[in-house]
Amino acid sequence: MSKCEQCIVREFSSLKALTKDELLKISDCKTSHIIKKGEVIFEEGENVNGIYCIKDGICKLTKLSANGKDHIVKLVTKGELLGQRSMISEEPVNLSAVALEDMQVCFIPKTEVMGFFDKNNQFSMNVMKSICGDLRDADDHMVNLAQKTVKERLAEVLLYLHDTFGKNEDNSLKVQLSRDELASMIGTATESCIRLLSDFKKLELIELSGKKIVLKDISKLKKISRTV
Amino acid sequence: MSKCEQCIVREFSSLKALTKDELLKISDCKTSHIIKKGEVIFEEGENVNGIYCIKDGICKLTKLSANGKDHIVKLVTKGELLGQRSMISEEPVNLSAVALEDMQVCFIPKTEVMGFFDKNNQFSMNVMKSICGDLRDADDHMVNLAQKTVKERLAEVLLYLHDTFGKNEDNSLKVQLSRDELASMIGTATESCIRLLSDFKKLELIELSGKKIVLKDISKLKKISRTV
DNA sequence: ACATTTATATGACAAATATCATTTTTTTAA
DNA sequence: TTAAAAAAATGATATTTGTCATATAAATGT
Repeated sequence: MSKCEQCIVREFSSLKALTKDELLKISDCKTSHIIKKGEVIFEEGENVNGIYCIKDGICKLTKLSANGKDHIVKLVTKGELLGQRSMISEEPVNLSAVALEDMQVCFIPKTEVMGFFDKNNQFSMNVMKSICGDLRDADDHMVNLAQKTVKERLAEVLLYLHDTFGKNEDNSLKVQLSRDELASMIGTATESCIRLLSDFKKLELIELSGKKIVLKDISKLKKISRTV
Repeated sequence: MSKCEQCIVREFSSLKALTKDELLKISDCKTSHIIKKGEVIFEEGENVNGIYCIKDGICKLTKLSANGKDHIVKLVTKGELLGQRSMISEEPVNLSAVALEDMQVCFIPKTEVMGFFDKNNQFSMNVMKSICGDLRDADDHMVNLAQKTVKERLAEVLLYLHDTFGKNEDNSLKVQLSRDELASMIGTATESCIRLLSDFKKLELIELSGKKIVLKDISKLKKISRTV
């Protein structure tokens, strides 16, 4: 079992406030997991008795809507934690987590984490801040969904993927989502999403080859998204 | 200046975890304010150096969208706190707060509150839980905006207003929102909102007289909203 | 009490988006 | 490697929603 003390991604999460002693305690009780692309880490409604620390990979957090479609609420990547909200609320998780690529995650039991809350103020402050950041993002997201057109939202999501997760050597977006997944981030029908991608391609804003998407005219995309 | 110790609404917020001593300290440094209907408590982008505790009244939290329209993110009422998120994030507030009716609020400076975070674990846990609840609500809200029709969302908001804020003796909803405000909760054009209200009236699901709205057929509204 | 402003309501139409059907392309697995 | 399945793409069309114009009702200030 690998040592948390030597784990680099820890530095990017709330866990960075933990002392060496605390990290050793985690090392002892954590469990490491390999999650294959498409596999579920946890499902909406489940009781997850702890948090997951993402060592590598990206996953989507989805929520089932009344019409049976999944909506992607958020993408989470290495260095971030999963399940903090439901642990604190003492509720089942309200979102499902599904791997978008092969992942390495570590599970830390609730009992351990809750102990740190009491003893390590910096740690609980970090967790609070990260949840507060999520809340701000959620507010922004809400207003976008309420007020922007599908086209604007598609442009915005493409830019978000570009800025947050970067691109491969061939300039294509690193995170590869299916059209269906893209649509469910934007909150639209798959066909509408595909159509708009085709439009963007015709306007030479993007390039499409298979699942790969290359952003060709970022400033025009920004204009369309009204993100500036 | 009134004593926090004797204030009843405190019992409904995270502040209920505070000790008598802590409450006395707050009584000394807090400032009480009367806010008239329509007045602004704080505005998006402002630095609010503390939190507001709502003693009486209701306000809306709004966010300006890219097209210049306000979107109502949340309604907040007596017993609840305002400004916790931005205080913890150490950021300007991301939402504006505007009174929907005459309000009484108390302002507690940041320095004071932050002190409690360190010393009173139950208090910080309460704040965390309340923010976590907001985050869960925001997720739900997002998925609704993304996947439900305007009609469904209108029905849902009417039921929400009914269930959360209750009704007057004449059965009309206690919170009176303008059509414009209703539309900006739902995320639609004012005209669309008005039209759908007229439809609901024709279907005898609601009754309209001026700004007053009476829910006549709650179970049908529930079916429409797909809330069940 | 009346004029003026503001909010609500409705019609006509345009634009955006969803749905269903079908074809083409890509992926998967035997 | 090829057949079957899944995903992507596109057309045709229906539905939803927004916009603009205008009318009516309600609220406000003088």
